[in-house]
Amino acid sequence: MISERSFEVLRAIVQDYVSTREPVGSKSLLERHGFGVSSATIRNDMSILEEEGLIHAPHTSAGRVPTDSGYRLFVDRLNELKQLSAAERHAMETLLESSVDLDEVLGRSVRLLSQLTNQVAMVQYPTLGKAKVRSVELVAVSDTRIMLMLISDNSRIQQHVIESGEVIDGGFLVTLRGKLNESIAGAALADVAKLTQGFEKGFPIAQRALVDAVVASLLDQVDANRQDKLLLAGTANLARSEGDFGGNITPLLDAIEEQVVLLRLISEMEADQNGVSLLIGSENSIAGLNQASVLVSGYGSVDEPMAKVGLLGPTRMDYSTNISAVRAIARYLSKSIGA
Amino acid sequence: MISERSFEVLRAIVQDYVSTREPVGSKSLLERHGFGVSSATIRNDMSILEEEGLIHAPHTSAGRVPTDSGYRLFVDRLNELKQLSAAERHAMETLLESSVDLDEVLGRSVRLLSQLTNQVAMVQYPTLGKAKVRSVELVAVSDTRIMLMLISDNSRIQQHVIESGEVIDGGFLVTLRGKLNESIAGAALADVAKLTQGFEKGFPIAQRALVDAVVASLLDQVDANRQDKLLLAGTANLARSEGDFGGNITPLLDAIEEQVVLLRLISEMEADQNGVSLLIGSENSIAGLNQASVLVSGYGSVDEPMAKVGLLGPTRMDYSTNISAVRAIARYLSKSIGA
DNA sequence: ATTGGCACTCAGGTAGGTTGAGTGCTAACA
DNA sequence: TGTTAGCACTCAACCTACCTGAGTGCCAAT
Repeated sequence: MISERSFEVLRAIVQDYVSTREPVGSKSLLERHGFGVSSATIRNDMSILEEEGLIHAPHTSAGRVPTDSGYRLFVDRLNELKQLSAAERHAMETLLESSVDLDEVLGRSVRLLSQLTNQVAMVQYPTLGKAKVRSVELVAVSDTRIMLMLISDNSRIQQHVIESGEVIDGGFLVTLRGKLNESIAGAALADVAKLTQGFEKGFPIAQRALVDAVVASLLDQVDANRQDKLLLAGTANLARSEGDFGGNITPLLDAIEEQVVLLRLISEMEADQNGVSLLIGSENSIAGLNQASVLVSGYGSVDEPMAKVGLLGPTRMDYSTNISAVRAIARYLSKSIGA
Repeated sequence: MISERSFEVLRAIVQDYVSTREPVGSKSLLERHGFGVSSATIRNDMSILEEEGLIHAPHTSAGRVPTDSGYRLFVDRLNELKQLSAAERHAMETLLESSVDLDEVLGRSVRLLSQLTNQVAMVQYPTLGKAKVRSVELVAVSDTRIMLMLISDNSRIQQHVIESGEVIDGGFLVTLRGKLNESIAGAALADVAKLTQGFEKGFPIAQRALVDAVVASLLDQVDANRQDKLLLAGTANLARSEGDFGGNITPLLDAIEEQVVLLRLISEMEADQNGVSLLIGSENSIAGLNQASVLVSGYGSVDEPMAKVGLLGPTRMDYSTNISAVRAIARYLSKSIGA
C-alpha cells in the first residue's frame, strides 16, 4: 500500500489544513514539517495520495485538501489523542461535584462539550433500559392540579402536572399514591403498562376519572423514556465556521432542527475501538450533512450504553482534540448518571 | 414639522426596505406605491426626510435606507398592527391547552415566538414577586439522596436534589417535611429566609447536618427566583439574517451568550402605550447590539408584570408583525402563568 | 408646490493583464 | 529504484481600467 512517508505527508496535510484553512502545497509543507527530503519528493508522494483518493486539489495550481477518505485514514491511524488541559479537567471535575438532577447534568455537559470543542454539541436523553420504578409520588400543586413524579432507580426523575377538572381530596391522593406504589414500585419500567391494567377497577366509580388521568400520565412518562430526546448546545458555533460549509449553513441548521433525523443517525452509529464512532462528510447519508462530521460516544456503562453524546462540525475539524473531549464527557456522564 | 405626505414616503421606504433588503429610490417607490405625484416630488420629500435624519443614503447614487430615528418614527406612528393568521392563532391555542409546568410553557412559548417572527426569541423566567409558598415536599430519591420541591401559589415548581453523605431515615423525612411546612407554608417567598433562621435548633444534633443542607437548598431555590434567568430560542435565525449585520454576527452571538447583559437591558426597558417596549439600533447602549433591535413585552398581569418576553433581531425587521407576535405571546403567557 | 429635464455621481459588473503559489514532468544522480 | 533539480505550465486571486445605469440634486417652467 502507500509508504510510511506518504502517510506522514497525509498527516501533515490534514494538520496544516485544519489549522490554516488553506490548501497546503509541497513547499509550505516542507517549511512547517522538517521532512528530510525535497519538495519534488513530497510532490511525488502527493500524487500517490491523490491517486488513492486521499487528497484532492481544488484546482490545478492550488495546494491539496484532504478528502473524506483522507480524514478517515488519518483518524483510523490516530494513535495518540490530545490530552485535555488542566483547566479543562478542572471544569469537568467542578461539573461532576455539583451533580444534581438529570436535566441539569445533561444541560451542563452539553454546554461544556460545545465550549471545549467549539462545535455543536449534542446529548441524547438516556433510555431507561432495564431501569426500575423506585416510587411514584403525587403532590397537590393547587386545588385542582396534582403533580405526578416518577422516580426510577437510576436517579432519574420525571414529572408532569395533571389538571383535573374538579377539586381533589388530599386524603384520596394519599390512598391513590399508596396503591400505585404497591402495584408498581420495584417493577421494571417496561412492565408498568401491564401492571396498571384495570387498576382503576379498585376504586369507586366517582373517582375513576381522576385515577384514569393519573395512570395515563404515568404511562405517558414511561413512554417518554422510549421516545428519544436530544439536547443541543453551541449552534452558534456553526455560524463561526461558516466558511467550512461553502458559506451556506442553512441546510445544516435545518437538519439540526429536524432532531428526529439526527437522532436516528446517531442511534445507528456503532462504536469503534476507542469507544467513539465517527461519520466523516459523505459517510453519512443525510443530504444536508455531507460537508459535516458527526462524532459520538455511548455513555451509561461500558457494556450497555444508555445513550449517545457527541458533536457535529465541519469535516475540517480537529479530530484528535474533539475525540478526546467527547470521550471525556462520555466518561463523566457515565460516572454521574450510572451512580 | 414634516408634511403628511413626507411621512407616507418614509413609511413606504421602511416597508420596501424591509421587504427587499435594498436601498429604495424615488422611481421604484412610485412603481410600488401609487403616490399621485412625480418622482421629482418624491425626491424633494426624501431630501427633507434626510435633513431630518430619518433616512440616509449609503452613497451618493444609491437609494435611501431608514435610519434608527426613521424606524423609530415609523413605529411610533404605527396605528394598526398586522393580525396573526388563523394558523398562528391555532398554534397558540394548542399551546394554551396543553399547559403543563413552567419550564415547558416557557420553552414552548419561546420556540413558537421565534418561529412566528424568524428572530431570536427570549423569555425571562418570572420573578416570584409577592408569590407565596404553597408547600415544600421532600421525597427520597435513593438511599442517600432526597429531592426538595418548592411549590409556590402561582403553580411554579422548583426542585433540587440533595446529596447527603449518609443514609436517610424515611420517618425523619416525614417529620422534617411537616415541620418545614408548619414554618413556611403560606408565607411570602421573601420571608422564607427570616422564618427558617435557627430552624435546625429544633432538631437533635445528630440530624442537624441534614437539616442544614435542606434549609440551605431551600434558600437557594428562593434565591434562584430573584436572580433572573433567560431562555432563548432561534439563535440560528441570526445566521440567516447575517447580511443585515454587516456579515459579522459574532459580536451578536457574544452578547447573547452574555445573558446577564441582555437581562439587565430588558429589565430596564419601560413599556409604551401598546404594552411593548422597543429599542432600535443604537438606542440601546450595548456595544455589540447597535445594529439590532430589541422588542419586549411584560407578562404576568397587566398592572404588575412579572417578567419580560420578547425578541432580538436586525433593525431591518418587520416591526408590525413582530410587535403583534410579542404581544400575543405575552397575553398567552399571562393567561397561562397567571392562572 | 409641482414637474420635466439635464448634468452628475458612483457601486457594481465586465474585460484584460499580471502575479505567484503550486503543479507535473523529465533528465540526471546516488 | 528512489530522490532531486530544473523548467514549463496552469490558474485563482488580484489589480486596473472601463462602462453602465440607477439614482440624485438642481433649475427653470408650470
